[in-house]
Amino acid sequence: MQERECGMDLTIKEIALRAGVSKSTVSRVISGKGYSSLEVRDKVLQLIEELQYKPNAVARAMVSQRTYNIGVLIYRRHHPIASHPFYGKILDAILMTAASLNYSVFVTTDHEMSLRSADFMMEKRVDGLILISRLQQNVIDYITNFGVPYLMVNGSTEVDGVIHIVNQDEEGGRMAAEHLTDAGHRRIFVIAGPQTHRSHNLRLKGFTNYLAQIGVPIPPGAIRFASTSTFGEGYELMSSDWEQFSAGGYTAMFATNDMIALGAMKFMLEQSVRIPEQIAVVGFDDIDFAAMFSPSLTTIKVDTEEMGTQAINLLDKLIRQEKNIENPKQLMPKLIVRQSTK
Amino acid sequence: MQERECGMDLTIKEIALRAGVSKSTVSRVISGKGYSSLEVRDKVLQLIEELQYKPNAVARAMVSQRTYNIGVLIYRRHHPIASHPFYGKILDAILMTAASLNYSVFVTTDHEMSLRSADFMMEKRVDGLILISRLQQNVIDYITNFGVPYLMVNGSTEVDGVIHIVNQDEEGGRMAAEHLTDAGHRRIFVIAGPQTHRSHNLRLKGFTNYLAQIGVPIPPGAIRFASTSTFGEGYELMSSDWEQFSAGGYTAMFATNDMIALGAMKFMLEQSVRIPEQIAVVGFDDIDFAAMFSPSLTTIKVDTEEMGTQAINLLDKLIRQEKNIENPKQLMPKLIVRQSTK
DNA sequence: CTGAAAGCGCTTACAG
DNA sequence: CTGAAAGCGCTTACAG
Repeated sequence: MQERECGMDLTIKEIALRAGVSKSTVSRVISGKGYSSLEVRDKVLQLIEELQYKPNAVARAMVSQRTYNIGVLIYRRHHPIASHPFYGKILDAILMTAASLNYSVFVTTDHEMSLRSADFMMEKRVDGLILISRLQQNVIDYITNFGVPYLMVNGSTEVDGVIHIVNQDEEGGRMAAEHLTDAGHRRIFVIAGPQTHRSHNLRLKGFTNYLAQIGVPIPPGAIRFASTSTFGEGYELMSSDWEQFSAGGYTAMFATNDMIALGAMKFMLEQSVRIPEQIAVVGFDDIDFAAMFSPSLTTIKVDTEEMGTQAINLLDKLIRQEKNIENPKQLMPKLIVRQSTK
Repeated sequence: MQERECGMDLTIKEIALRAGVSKSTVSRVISGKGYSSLEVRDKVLQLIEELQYKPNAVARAMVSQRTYNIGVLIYRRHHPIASHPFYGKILDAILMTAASLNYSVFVTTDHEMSLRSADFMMEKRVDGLILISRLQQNVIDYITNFGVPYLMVNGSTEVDGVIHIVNQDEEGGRMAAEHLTDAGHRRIFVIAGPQTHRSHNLRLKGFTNYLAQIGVPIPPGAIRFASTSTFGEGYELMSSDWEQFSAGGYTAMFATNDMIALGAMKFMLEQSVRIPEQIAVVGFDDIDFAAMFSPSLTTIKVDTEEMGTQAINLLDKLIRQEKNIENPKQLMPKLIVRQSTK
């Protein structure tokens, strides 16, 4: 003997019964499609409000073949991670924009090779997918095979015919080089993140190309490669290279992301190096931490918010099968000068 | 004239047709419930593999009245945020554990008062909900009203009868006080985050209680209250209080979270204060940034991973309506000694 | 061990 | 403007 059904168990049928109309009519009132008399509409709407009826999106999805759910896959090499200082920001923007377009979003993190998360999303029949960071070709192929709309954000490689939202990393690398050389630096140490990742590769390229262009030589041993793009790696690398670095006569350093830069800085500070007086430092990304560090880090800001926003807006167009979707313009980075270079 | 249907359009009906059996049989093979001859099973399984059939979770959810989806609502006062250094970690753990139990998770961020995200989750018929951080009573009431299982993680207030996963914040405050006083500090400056939030309130309480207990007086003006728990707030507060602080003869400082501590530290470092030599600092949370800062920050570590793991495991029990679910034990924090106090 | 039938809660033509 | 009917892709008793 139920007193009264609660919102979630209530169906359109019950509303129809109470309103004295058919299910079809209730459905029409809710969707706003098709006509209905004012009288009926008011009655139905009032009942819905009163009983706290919540339409069952699962049932709706089944018939409309549209879930209004999208999946975000964040692939990281080592630890699956949503709280990442860079990717987390993109995720935030995605979440906000998705909500404004009435999409709900499944967030999944996964190791590089696994297809499990992608599989889950397929079974859940997401309307579309956003792939972030490292991507394996097999994951791309797999998803493509199912015909679900998707796009990539800051992926590790370009894939033909796939919409890819990225920063103008080469230009950013150039900006960093310009900033340091304009300040008079001629001997610059560089720590470059994994060159298998598009962004680290292009950032380094833009940086070295500019130096070459203005005729600043790069001393042998001035470029060091990090195998991961982490704080710990930056710290370790600077530590193990310390003797060589000290003897190199460097006056500045550039790292292809903030985390590496910060790690290296921490080691230098522990060796009582004064930053920027003795060594000026420039990073890349502009994670929150860059502004908080002491000294704060000069960096090349990537517009992560715009990345996330564009990702959702474009995915929505793909889902709605809009014609003439143009490839997004690469985002323009921005130099942010802070204490580490002034 | 379709060449061949792709995985997502394929239905159980098509598989049944090709295998020469009924839909029921295919369903049974997939679910593993009910008997089926080896012969039939092999044939069906092979077809599924070959055609890359993916069961439609939407249809399954409709009949089983179970979506295997859960929702995570992260409420923040100012900016909705998934990438938060503390809450993001909890989210990561939730994502990992959820995957291991075959749940997919909707992540939503929302402003404090809005019910919109909760509404969405209701319509999507999530099996359960996890509420993180600030919570308004009206949101709790609203969700309770719908009878969906839910629990809270590090909520701003206790709510009767609601499972709440929290840290032993009072004990953590005590640990911080003990650590500082054991090192001989007697004049300690304190910046306390919003006292409307349970954790900041208890951390302060544990801290001051310990001082009182061992007979260390708290000078007037030694406790300052921050209106938000951010880096910027810590920095600003220290800045505006600088004169008073400098004249106070303090040798140490405690903040009720790392962000505030770090902000205050940055200002002090800019004033050439040597940490820890002149001022020792202790924070709370152990966000990643605490270990990276220079000097690294001594803090009271909250086991965010365990929080996320417990949250999912408990929610799963609630969903499965297990009997005798016991309230989780409050998590024990841990003192992490770093450069800022040694 | 297997199949036919009903039903999950909606939407969408199609009549009226 | 409104209702009856079919159907979305599954699962679950119920017969056989």
